[in-house]
Amino acid sequence: MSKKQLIMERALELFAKQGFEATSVQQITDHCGISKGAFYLSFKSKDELIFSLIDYFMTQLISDIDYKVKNAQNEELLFTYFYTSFQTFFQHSDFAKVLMKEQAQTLHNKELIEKMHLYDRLLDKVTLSMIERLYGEEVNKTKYDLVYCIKGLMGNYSKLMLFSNASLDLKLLSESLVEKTNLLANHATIAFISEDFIQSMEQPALGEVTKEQLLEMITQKTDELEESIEKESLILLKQQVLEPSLSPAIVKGLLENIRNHPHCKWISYLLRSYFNF
Amino acid sequence: MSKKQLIMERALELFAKQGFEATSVQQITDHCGISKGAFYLSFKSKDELIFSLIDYFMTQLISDIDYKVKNAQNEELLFTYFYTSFQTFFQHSDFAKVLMKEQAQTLHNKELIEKMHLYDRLLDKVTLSMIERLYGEEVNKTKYDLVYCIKGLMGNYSKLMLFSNASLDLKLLSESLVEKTNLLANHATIAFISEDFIQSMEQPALGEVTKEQLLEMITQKTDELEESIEKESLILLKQQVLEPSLSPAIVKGLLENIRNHPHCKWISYLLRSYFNF
DNA sequence: TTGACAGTTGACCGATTAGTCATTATTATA
DNA sequence: TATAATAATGACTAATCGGTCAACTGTCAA
Repeated sequence: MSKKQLIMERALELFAKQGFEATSVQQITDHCGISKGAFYLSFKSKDELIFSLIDYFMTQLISDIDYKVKNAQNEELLFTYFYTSFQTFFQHSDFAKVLMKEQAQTLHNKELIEKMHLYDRLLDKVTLSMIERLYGEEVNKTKYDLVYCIKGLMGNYSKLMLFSNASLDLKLLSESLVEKTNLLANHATIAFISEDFIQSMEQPALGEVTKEQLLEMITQKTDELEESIEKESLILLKQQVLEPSLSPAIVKGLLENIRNHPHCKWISYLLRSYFNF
Repeated sequence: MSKKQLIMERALELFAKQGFEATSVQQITDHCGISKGAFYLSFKSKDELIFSLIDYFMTQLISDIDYKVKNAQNEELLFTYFYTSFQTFFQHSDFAKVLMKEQAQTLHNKELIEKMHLYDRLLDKVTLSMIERLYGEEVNKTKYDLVYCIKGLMGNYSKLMLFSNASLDLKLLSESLVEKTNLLANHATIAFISEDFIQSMEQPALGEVTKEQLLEMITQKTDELEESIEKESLILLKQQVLEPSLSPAIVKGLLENIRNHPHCKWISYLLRSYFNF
């Protein structure tokens, strides 16, 4: 394990307990068994550490949920959405706790708050596309409102379960939320959040990347990886972005190859969007 | 305005913008136009200030909602609940922002976290009693779950509106939530939160006070008040607690007298519970 | 005019923080 | 083994924090 990963893992444990601001670099290095100077060899500041943590987990979270949602049958779609979300959340419960604690306006780095908002909106986008697919035109007037209801319900249940040490039946919780979502989608008529409301809030462009940024990211990740199937797949995918020559089946297979590598989830997500899978 | 009130008002503005931990005493005193020493003449620590703020606003918030809910007709009950909650919330939006930011585990004072939990549970209690009154035995299995759904929905909409500067139609929002609550109450069958779950979480006693504590609080408040109808009412109510002699109508009238005084809302709430109004 | 007094001030204190860098330890190379 | 290159250390700095207290100000009765 690289020193960077060690620091990230151990720091996350402290952040989950005490919060980001309340945890000093000294505490982190003590908890890692390294010196303070060594910390600054891996991260150029404490802020860069929390940046890395949020990027690392949020990209995994979003791409995981997006993949599961895109590849689920309609009958199991809602359940899959909730179950995957909660599962991923509790799999990385330390990170989830940090996210809850520092949610919205506790952190004072402007850039970081913007990043969080961006990820937040990306998650909304996944939820919205699921709703549109499930209920179609019928919920055109209420779908944005529905997204916020789902978010509110999930957030509250997550908070409850993360900070109480109760044993958790994720299956029951997911089933319960499936029922509620169906009720609200099929019978609610009064929407508070409209499309106008959404548009009046978001000015900056959504998390889209240009072809050039995508290529650059692939190059960077390729350099980081050891020789492996994942690395070879990435190289082939890069060529495919530069000049398409492979069949869709091959491209899909290559994407599948890198999907479960923790460091490739985000690129996998971006490439799936790029190739329309 | 007393110096204490000045500090509380001005500090709240800063806390809403920056959060409690991120605001220094120096900033507060600068913003008040007083010296650092003067701050410590009114509050013996920075913690005591946030304590006072939370007590001052939470007691008002809870007693307001409780009163409105207890005195509303069944047909308008849900709407009144939501509308009053949101109205009170946005009337004191600076405090609401502080509450959102520091919710749960950001603050590091153990006593303060306990206090917040207590107020949280008191609000749950108000919500639960409303649900029981509205839907009766029919929701016995799902009522605790319903409380958490309502809380999640309200919390999410509140967050959205407090931190976006959008114009707000509280009537529409309340109507929308009335519809949703009715849908969930009348048709949801799968409850995730059960009575057992609740009981397994709360060990300490709920915010009940003994007769002695109640009398002491009344005495203290009486001393603080100027000569007024409110003060006279309080004195009479104290006697009524010591040895009941007045008719229910008179007691209710006396309670009404003090209900809207900012410093008496909490005592009014406690007395209403004590006298079963 | 004096002196007692309540109210107010801001320089100061000890503790803690993120971040630096000269020094030392370890490893790789020749 | 000797030398160069790299990795790791922890004492140090400058800044900020909550909280204290000797000194100062203005008021009013004597």
